[in-house]
Amino acid sequence: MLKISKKADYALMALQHIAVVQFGDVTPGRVVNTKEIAEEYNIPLELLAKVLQTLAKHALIESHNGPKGGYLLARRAHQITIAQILESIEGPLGITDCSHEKDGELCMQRENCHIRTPLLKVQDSIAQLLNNMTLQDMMGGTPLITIQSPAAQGVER
Amino acid sequence: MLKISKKADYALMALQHIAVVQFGDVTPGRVVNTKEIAEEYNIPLELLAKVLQTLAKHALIESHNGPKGGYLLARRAHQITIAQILESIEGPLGITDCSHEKDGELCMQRENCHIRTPLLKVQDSIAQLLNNMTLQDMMGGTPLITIQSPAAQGVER
DNA sequence: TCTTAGTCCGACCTTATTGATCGGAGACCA
DNA sequence: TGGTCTCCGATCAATAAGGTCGGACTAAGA
Repeated sequence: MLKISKKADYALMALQHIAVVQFGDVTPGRVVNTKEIAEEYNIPLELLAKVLQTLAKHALIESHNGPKGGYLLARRAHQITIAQILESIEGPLGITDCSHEKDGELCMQRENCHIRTPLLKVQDSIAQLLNNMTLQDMMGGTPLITIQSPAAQGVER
Repeated sequence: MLKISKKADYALMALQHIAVVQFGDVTPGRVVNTKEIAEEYNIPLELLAKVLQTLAKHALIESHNGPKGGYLLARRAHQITIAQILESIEGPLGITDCSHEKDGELCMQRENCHIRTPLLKVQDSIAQLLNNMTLQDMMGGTPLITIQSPAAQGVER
């Protein structure tokens, strides 16, 4: 349960790779193309292309066309959160269907639903978790963060 | 992203309802059947039946057949965690495909994968979150728990 | 004891989401 | 200016979720 899609998985791998290449010590500033990543991690080329294209559209990376082209991180690694990456690929975080319900479309269960509030607390905790973790952390950074469990914030009676 | 299935949603509603009926002040000990829950929360009857049946198989509730039959919580509310409920319906918690990989079947990306370890830390945090929250909390309990962010535990370099 | 109504149980079908693929448009370098 | 390399958008197949149907069991009531 709560599994993230393969596309999101690929996105994380790709960004981690780009970050290391671009900000690492070996070849700083180098542009990296789709093919290189696909071969390195055994990812279907065309699918990865689509993932990177989505990330570019969400302004997490910059695309450079033509020969010697490829992708570059749009920001520094510590400014890109895991939450941003996942949301680019899979849409906004939502444990339940009614997480971002507009005023018009409310679910049939809403009226008597007693689990919405506690679940939203859980969701907030996970969001906090993903927002406090960045690409930098995946490169070896060691930030120190502490978050609160939703139960500690008080649950609706 | 990270959305739980509707079946899992229904399971939470149903168990919350059963818990309130069974351990509440109004009709303590009463058996509750599928139809009652389905009507109360506008859930498709047959689908809910299947969900309850799964929960019974995992020994979270007891089924009583025949007229005046229905379901009863197998344990007290504070002994049933949200994690147990979700796992009964959706299978074990796993952010990625390689979360519970057997020794035989490892993914193609495993060799060069640098995101597995950090992701497993995130997964552990979520697991901790869900394991520390019980049905009791959904009835109005207010336990105080604190958990640690995965980043704080140190991420692989 | 037999009947009958109410309940749970298991297999099946339909729909939606994800995973993967193909051909085309644009940009850079020689 | 031609050719090649790259990104881009639309399309198709596989998988899982959502929902439905009829059968088996139990226990109360005559």
